[in-house]
Amino acid sequence: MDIKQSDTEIKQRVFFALSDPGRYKIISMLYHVGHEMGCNELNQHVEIDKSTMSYHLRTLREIGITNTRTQGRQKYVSLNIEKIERLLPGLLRLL
Amino acid sequence: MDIKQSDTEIKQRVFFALSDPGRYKIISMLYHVGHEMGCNELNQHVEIDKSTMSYHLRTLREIGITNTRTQGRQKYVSLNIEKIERLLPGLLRLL
DNA sequence: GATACTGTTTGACGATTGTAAAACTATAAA
DNA sequence: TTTATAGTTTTACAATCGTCAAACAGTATC
Repeated sequence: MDIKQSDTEIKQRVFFALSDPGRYKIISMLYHVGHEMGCNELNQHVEIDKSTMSYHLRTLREIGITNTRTQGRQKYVSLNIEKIERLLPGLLRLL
Repeated sequence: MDIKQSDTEIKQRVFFALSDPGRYKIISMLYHVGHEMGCNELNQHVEIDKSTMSYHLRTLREIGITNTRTQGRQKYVSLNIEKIERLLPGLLRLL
């Protein structure tokens, strides 16, 4: 039940993701460490409330620029670098 | 009476500018035509209400990524490409 | 002068946003 | 089973956002 999205629409959503300080930090952090991070590990670096963090991570997931892996009661988030690079090559280097 | 802004803050504002369909079109249009455009000329390509257009152009001006020149009763808008390129090199090519 | 044109500002409106407390789900440990 | 931990969802709230009609300001033309 997905509504088809043009590349431009997705680009705009990526820019939207990067327009909030919290999300910018999350994305930047994930990119620069270069591997997945646990949510609490993220929380140590990006100090926002855990429910706010969850809210932002859901936004990023819905845009489709993060992947989530569950192991036990921990969740690990990583950037979908391929997708971002395909859509906006070179963008991540600018953060 | 300006509050000092970090590069990161300005980047986030540029991304915010690009997150709205109308502003995205304005910026993209200005970049691709490669020269300044009159507001009504812009309006022909980006069909939004004139007051909405004015609202968006003010936003872009406040972020500092456009220049405005007045001649008679016409206003001409152009992209501050140097500033954008200095802050986010290569971004404009991606639009 | 009056009129037409270009763009801004104001005001109102519904919609969306980011935040955080609280309740909740699911898993792990005791 | 009970307790602790990790993260989500719900709910509520203030703040901001994008839109448009209306009134406005400045300039050009008649």
